[in-house]
Amino acid sequence: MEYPSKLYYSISEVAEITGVKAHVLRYWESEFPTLSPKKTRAGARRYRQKDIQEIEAIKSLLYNQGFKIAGARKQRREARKAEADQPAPAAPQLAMGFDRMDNAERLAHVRRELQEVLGLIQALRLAAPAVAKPKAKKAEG
Amino acid sequence: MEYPSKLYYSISEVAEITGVKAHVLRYWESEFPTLSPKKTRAGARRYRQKDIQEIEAIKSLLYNQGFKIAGARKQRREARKAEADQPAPAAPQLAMGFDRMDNAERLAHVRRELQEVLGLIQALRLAAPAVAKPKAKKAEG
DNA sequence: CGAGTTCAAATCTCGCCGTCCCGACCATCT
DNA sequence: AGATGGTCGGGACGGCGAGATTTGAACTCG
Repeated sequence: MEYPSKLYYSISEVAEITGVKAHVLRYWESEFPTLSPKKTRAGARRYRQKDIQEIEAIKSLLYNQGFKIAGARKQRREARKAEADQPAPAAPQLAMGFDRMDNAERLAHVRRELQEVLGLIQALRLAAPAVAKPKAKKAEG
Repeated sequence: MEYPSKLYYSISEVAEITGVKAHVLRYWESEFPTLSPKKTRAGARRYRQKDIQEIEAIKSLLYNQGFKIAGARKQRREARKAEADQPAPAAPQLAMGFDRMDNAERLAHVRRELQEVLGLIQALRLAAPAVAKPKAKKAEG
């Protein structure tokens, strides 16, 4: 999903971007405490990218994974809590300082990370199987 | 949940044990391929403990976790498949032949794949965040 | 045989999840 | 100022998914 990058989006822009109709967005807002965009003084919603991600997450729970609203709400609540405990993992660390290592070290490093990542994927796939599979390109050259 | 241990249970016994009404059990049977008790020659259902566990699982998905039937069905299907593939995949492939590589090209290749994989995880986490995280074992060597 | 259990299938109910419609408010353009 | 167009909240409405009930026949067991 690609969309223009800016600070705030109106409800109709978000509807366009996410494919969720505006009135449904308002409805979800009444059902999901995790979705609460800022509002202008006049009351108009101002969505940020964070909110759009939240919407995508909810959408997936409801339409891909087949949760009812109550179940999806619970999932999101817990996901938020988990996020709070454990801030963004792995990715930033990954690049850091990489080109300063010597080759053997790099290899070992990458390898460890890859193992870890595979474990993560395992867990995710078990828990959330309804996902488009990436083509496994064989690195068997 | 405690109940008398025997080989077969009638539908009304199972209804009693699980707290799910008989007609609902029949209904679920029509919705969940993973639930299919044997039948007598006369057509009466004979449930085994395995079936009772399946029912409890479905019940939890529907009533505790808040799945819709379609979602719960998917979960069960996946759970069954996962059960079948006990032997952990992926990791073995990863190790295979890896220690024979040594050139920078390989390294770069792996690294690119890893990046890609991390993107995948990002996407997965957004879509399906309610997941028990694997303990990030910091292999700090 | 008669009481109880089970069956499949049809029909009914109810609540979830939106959907539609409304008058009002606000910002921008002419 | 008036017109246009997006947005607001709220209430009435509706489809359908998930079960509940009913019907009537077949089977089981004493």
